[in-house]
Amino acid sequence: MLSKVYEPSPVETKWADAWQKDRLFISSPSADKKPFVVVIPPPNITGALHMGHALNNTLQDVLVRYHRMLGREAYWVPGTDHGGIATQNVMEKMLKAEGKTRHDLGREEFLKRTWAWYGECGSTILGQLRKLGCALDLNAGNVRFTMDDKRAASVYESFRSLWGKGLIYRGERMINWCTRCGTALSDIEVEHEDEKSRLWHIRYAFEDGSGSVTVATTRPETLLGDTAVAVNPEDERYKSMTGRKLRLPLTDRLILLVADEGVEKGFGTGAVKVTPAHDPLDFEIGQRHKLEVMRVISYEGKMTNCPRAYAGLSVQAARKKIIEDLSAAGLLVKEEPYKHSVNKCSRCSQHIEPLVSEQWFVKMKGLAAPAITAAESGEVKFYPPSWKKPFTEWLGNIQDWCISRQIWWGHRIPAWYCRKCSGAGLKFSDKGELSRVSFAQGAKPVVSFEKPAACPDCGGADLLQDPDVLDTWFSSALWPFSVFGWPERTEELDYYYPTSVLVTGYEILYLWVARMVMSGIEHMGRPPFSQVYLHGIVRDKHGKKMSKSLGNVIDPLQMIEKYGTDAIRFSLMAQTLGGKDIPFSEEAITGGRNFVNKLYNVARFIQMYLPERQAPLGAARPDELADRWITERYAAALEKSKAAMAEYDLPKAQDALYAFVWDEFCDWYLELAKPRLAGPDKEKVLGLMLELFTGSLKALHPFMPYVTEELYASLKPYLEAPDSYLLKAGWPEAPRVDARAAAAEPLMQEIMGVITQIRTARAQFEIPPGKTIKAFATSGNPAALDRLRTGAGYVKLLSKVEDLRLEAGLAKPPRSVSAISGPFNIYIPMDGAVDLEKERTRLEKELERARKDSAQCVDRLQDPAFTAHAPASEVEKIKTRAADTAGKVSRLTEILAELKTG
RNA sequence: GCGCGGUUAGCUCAGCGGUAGAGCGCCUCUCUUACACAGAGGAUGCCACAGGUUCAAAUCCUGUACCGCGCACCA
Repeated sequence: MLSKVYEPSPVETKWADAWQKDRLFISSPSADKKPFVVVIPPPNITGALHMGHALNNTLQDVLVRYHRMLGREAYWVPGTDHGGIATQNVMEKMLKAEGKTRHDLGREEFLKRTWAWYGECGSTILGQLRKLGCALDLNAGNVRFTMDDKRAASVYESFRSLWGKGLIYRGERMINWCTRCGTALSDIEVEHEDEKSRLWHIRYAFEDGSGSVTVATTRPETLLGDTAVAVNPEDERYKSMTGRKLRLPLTDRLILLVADEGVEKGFGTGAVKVTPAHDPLDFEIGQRHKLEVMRVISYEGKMTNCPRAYAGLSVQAARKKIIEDLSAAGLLVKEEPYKHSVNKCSRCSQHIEPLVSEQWFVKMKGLAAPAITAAESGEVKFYPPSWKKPFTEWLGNIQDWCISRQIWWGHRIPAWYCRKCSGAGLKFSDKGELSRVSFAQGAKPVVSFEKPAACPDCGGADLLQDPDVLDTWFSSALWPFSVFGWPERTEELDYYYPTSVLVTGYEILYLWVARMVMSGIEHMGRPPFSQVYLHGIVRDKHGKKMSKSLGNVIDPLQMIEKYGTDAIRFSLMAQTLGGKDIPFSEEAITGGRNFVNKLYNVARFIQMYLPERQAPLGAARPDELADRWITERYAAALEKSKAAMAEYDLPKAQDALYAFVWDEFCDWYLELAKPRLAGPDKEKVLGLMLELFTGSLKALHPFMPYVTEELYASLKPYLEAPDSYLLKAGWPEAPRVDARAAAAEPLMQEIMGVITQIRTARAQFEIPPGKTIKAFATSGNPAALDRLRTGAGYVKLLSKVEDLRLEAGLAKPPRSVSAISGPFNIYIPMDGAVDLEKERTRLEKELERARKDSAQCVDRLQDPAFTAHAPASEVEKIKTRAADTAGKVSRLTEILAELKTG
């Protein structure tokens, strides 16, 4: 006999091994089958998987397993992402623990170490995906990495092609610079956060001493790089002053007062200091007025190119000192508290410095246009559909994409510079690389994967590669086709592209999804997928983001250890509603665990009755009311589940099956079937149970792969032609429901109602659960009594009635408790005295409810507007209800009257 | 500032035009040979507020309030 409680761990290990060993998840192009393809959002190799990964991969696994069971050639393509800055930061942290920086190691050694880390961390992640039950073939030849040779070839081809079309360029532009990561970032890698700060009002005096202009700023330190002050051209206060020169405080420079439309009259003092090198708006103003771009903040975040007193100070220190100095000089007019949004690095939370720098960019407008069309035409569909608008709007406002990163871990930019031709523009570090700081300013790049043999201009052979690497999202953008070997025209690429659905969190809609759509259209001629399924972020139970610093992180692997994979998957899925964020807590997992245990116990129950001799059960099926009813319920559940899957409503699909198994199959059918398992119908009833239960296991398999596989396997000996694995079985077809089976549903409803009423009365009058009782049921409706007669056995069984009298015109016996269920009056004779007070209160409450109901129906029927406008079926429904409730009222009144006299 | 979403039982959320639902939690009874990770029964809601449309509104429309999230160069 199996233990009473399911133990997931050993079962999961067993099946995970078997699935991989038998290559259950491998796919190959197959001419006669329609593919269903999902490429995994490759996890970064930054550490262990978190709850978000568990959710993301569970959703994909459900879709992949489901479609495979529907007969599609389903392929879920596994892989990991090198993760650019994120991974480099992890490596740097580990180095820091050794008291080193990456510069101590040098580029080559650092990369060597990072590759070694990939070896370790990559396989840890794959192992975790395996634990999660993912239908990913993880054998060596099948797993992709964004930096392996094939993907490197894809990256190069994309770069080469875009460069050839003039869509990639090098230019000096305003970029976001993270001084901690030491690299440029794209606009979407910057997060905005409100921060309390101050607004400083600073006086700039005119050169000739005749008055001054006061500017308001949140960044006094950038004053050192001011090359103008700007006012709105319509601003009467300043109209007469524009064109005059101002003395820049704390320096000996003179700057111009210019008029520019970008300045708001109403804000601050109406005058703004212009620092073209360190503020995006100022940069634009600078361009319009041909102002000098003066860089005063270095890539390290220190003041530079400025008076000696400030040179070398950090931005923060410089701010403090400048305020002091301005104050001492009497130039600080006032200082007020001010809340504004600051830019932070999404990878390390450091303040971002906007600064002008020479970088590589992709021109986006032309690439975005067809992607917008694809979304608008429905060629790419979103689930939930509300994401379409943000998607197209973001693409509509898109800016050029800065793709160069001044880090080491990533795809090296495939551009080379001739030392001779580039002349003084090139600076070299002692290791023979281009210096990090010079960025080969002004140099002319030659795009090539390998080092070119000779400079195309001078023929010289002294070429050096650009030191920068590409934004990690550059390779991610190619993922849906690079995984199939693009640019090589492989059979896989032909068969699997475009993929079917992309499943990911909404937080990377722009970072990743939008870019995949654009590059798919650009390089492959069509979008990389037709559906995008966006899910929310897994948060803690209070809706807070899980983070190590808050200490509210739930580790999926620990939870798996404790509750089992299926329980985690089930609970996560149950809460994935409408793409919204998911509040998750350990308590929430118990629901899943309990259901897993329920399934396990159904199997135990069935096994108890299975014959010793392991042989398939016969094909004969029982045909009682309950049998027809449960078959109909099963069919309905499968239909509902399937319909929900078609709408990507995975939680609803899961819930339909859950509700069937628990509330109908277990709570009613198994209970009704128990005595029959000791009777002549035994084998037939077992046959039906086995059929419906194994069918449910199949239907649930995409959601809870382990327990279903295990239980199915345990029942195999009794099945005719079982499948080797559930994944190879078809997703169950709903059995045909004929008229008799359809009629069983309302009939059972009526009978179940009677049972519930008797149970309620028993509970309220504290009749011990084990005690059998007598009960009477009567009705003015003979047809109803006939119906109830067909279910008399069920009533007796489930409400523990040994003697059930079912007759028309039965009078209420003395010392009995009454109940009403539909057309039936039910009387339960009590052994001793009845607590009349309790009984009266109970019935009066019931009566009141019925009266209210009845009155409501009558009112509506008397309203001519209702009968005239409402559809006939609705009027009919109310009429029936009116009759039912009226009957109930009169019967209750009668019983109550009798109670008083009795 | 603009946009999007939310506001329903103590908690997390379904329902999106015809008499308010689930899971968890809570209360009572039961360790009845599948399951106490269970069974049976029970309590709990001016469906944020104000208008409107409709025979009928939690559900549609318009506003208001609060909460969350995006986007944005207001120094």
